[in-house]
Amino acid sequence: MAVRGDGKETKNRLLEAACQVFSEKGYHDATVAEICRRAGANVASVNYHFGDKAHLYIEAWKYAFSQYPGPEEPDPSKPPQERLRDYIHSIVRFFMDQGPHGRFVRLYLMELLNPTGLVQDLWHQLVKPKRGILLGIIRELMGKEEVDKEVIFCELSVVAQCRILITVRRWDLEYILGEPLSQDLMARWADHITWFSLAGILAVSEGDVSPEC
Amino acid sequence: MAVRGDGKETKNRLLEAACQVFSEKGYHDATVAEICRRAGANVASVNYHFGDKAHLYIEAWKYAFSQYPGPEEPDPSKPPQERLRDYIHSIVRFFMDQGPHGRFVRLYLMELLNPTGLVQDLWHQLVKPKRGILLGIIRELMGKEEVDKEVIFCELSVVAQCRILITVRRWDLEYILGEPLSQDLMARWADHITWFSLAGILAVSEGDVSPEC
Amino acid sequence: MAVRGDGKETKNRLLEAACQVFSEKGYHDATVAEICRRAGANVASVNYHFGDKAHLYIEAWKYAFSQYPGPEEPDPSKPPQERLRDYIHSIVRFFMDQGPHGRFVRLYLMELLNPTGLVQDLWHQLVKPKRGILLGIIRELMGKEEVDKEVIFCELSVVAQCRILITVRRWDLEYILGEPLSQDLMARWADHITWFSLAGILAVSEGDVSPEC
Amino acid sequence: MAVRGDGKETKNRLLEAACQVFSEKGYHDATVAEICRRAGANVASVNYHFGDKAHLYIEAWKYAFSQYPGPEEPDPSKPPQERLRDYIHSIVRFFMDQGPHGRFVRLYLMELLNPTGLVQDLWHQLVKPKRGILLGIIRELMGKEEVDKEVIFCELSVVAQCRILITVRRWDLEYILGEPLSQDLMARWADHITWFSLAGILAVSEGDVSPEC
DNA sequence: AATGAATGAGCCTTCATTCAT
DNA sequence: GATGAATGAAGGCTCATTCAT
Repeated sequence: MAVRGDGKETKNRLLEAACQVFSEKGYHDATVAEICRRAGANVASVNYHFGDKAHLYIEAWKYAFSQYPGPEEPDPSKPPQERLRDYIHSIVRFFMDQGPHGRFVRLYLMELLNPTGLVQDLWHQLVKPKRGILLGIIRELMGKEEVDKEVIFCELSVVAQCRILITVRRWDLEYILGEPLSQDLMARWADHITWFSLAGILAVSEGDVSPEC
Repeated sequence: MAVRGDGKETKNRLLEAACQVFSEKGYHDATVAEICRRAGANVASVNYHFGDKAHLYIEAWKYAFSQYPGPEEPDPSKPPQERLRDYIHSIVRFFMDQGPHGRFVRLYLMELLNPTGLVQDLWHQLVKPKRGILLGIIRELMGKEEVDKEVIFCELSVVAQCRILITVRRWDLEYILGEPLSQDLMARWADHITWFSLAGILAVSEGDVSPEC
Repeated sequence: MAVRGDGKETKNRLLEAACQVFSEKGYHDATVAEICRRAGANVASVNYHFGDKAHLYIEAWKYAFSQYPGPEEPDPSKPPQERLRDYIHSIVRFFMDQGPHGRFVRLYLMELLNPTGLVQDLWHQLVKPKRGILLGIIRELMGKEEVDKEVIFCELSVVAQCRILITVRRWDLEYILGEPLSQDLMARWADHITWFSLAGILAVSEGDVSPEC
Repeated sequence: MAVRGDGKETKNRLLEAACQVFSEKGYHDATVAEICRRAGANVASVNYHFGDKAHLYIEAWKYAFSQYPGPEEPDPSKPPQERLRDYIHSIVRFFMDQGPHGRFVRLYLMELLNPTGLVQDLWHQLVKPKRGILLGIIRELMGKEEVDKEVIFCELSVVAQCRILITVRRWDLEYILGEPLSQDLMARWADHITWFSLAGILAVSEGDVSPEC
């Protein structure tokens, strides 16, 4: 039983619980009752602190986002190849983080899978700058001044490889790979994506060469 | 009320409607009532014919699967580059198919996004043979006798690029690309993935070359 | 316990109960639970039969209205004085009817007091023709061809006297009058309103004579 | 948080806010939360200062009543016709008053429409003396020594006409009359009621004359 | 004196399921 | 073989009230 007068305590417990439950079940399947139960609070406390379920969801995002350190910017002094490598490793770690900072990641993934449209603003706040970084690296690698469709296709190819974690269930992934998802395996995977993508980007930027040749 | 045809009819109409609704809304958001309404049947008919919602879902999968022609096998006489190209185009079309055979595809996609775990068996029945095809092509391209981790990594890279359609919402995708998802755009995309991947596979198979060089 | 398979029975019981509860407590204070309890039905039955509380309310109105015989049209061959008398008696009975046909009246009164705006259409269907009758009588009494403000003021004076039943609580009314609201008392009251109003209408139609004279 | 003045202040602000909200929404639809919000006070303050919602309502009535100047007594030296006119105008103004003293009026009207039964005592305190005034005027006009049923019927006829404002929604009233409820219109209305009622009272007091003649 | 926090009872609604025909 | 009717469990939300400071 939560003791009255906790002040911010209950609100925070609700946010923590909301992150958990929303990331486990998605917005729709998550129930206010379960969140409150996990937080040791009354069902009405969600209404008191957040107004309704939707706003609790938004606040849970903000809460998780505020505590998320974010991916490190690649060092601009490095050559683009290395910056791509750093970037990919960062993303892969981003998707795999099970530690205390993974709270946000899991929410992010669930929103990706079951979009609610409630957090568009935060979403763009997060995604936009990251896009810029990757697009810059690719442009540099391709020797292009502008972002054209080829650049975007390459961006999608890179991002898609990093995001495969989402569209394959963890269990299936381990089954396919034949070993548990260790830190080391992830690092090797990130390396693979880097090499694979560098070659792909280079090939595409050289253009006009049909794959058959 | 409405005089419907013979018995089989209702059951089939329920299956058709179930495919539609489940693929549009996912298992949880789909309601038995809506399925029955679309099938022109009584709400009780689901329980009568299928026992419960879960079994209706499984039967809908089987029904859709049984009518799904499956992706065409690439012509084994072609060189692996061309077979990869055919395969990728086939997959991209697979994900975009809005035609009458798209019934199964949409169910498949929705299960991918919102896994229910109810159709694991069918899932593996479907995925395994297709995996074999792609793995074969990649092995051939890499000149490998066996399926080792490098081959699997390449498979994941290829599949991931094809599946990006799922992890990006259609609206976002059109926003990113700057044009609607036409047949032509999809074909160009498939070409891009082919070129990009061929280069990637080749680079990885040549091994030991670090990306920095 | 209501037996399953009642068919229309339950729906009718719900309508009856809804008329009762809505007329006793008004739309807002009436609860679906109580209506269902009185009807011996499950709370969900309202949703099943009517969709929601608002539609139950509307259907209850229609139900009550459909069974309401309506005030008889005054015989046009009678002189206007008699027609006014008949009309007023009819209205007073209308407001006092506690019998089986009073269902509608009570709903009507409650809507008058606590407007929900859900039954505007029915409302106008009912009120408009009745207005026409009274306005015609008054015009004839005043010897006017058109409905001008004086006619409307007289209409309001007549209607207001009939409607006093609404703005005074029954208990207060009996306290004021010093006797219970019998049929006979109501008839005497209706007679009073008739005489009072005839004189008033006549006086006003003679115009320009200030009351002081 | 907000530094408010001394203790008395909050209680008074609550009373003011309660008058507003109760008169706008009626007892049931008014919420403690809104009253407190408008008063800039905590939700708990109602229970702290008044015990519960019902007692706040009663106190709000007393508060509004205590500040209500009440309708002016008609000058006893005037003839009864003029006193009736003054009285009717006073009542009509009473019901239309939107000024600072309207606080009580609006509470009164809402209680008339949605009786809570919580303020019976105050109600009678207010109504009784006013009744005496009108009854006196009518008695004098009719030349009667006592208050008999005919006098009461006439009283009801007069009061009813004044109260029509309540039983017709403002919007409907303006629709019926064809112009907005201006001060001038109200005055003309009051004049109409006066003339209409004087004639009615006179006719009734002359008795025995059936309306047909 | 006053309040922020928390609560519990109740409301309307949804929905998969079951009953009786 | 099929269905209209009915149900119960659960969900989100509101609101007057109470607790602890």
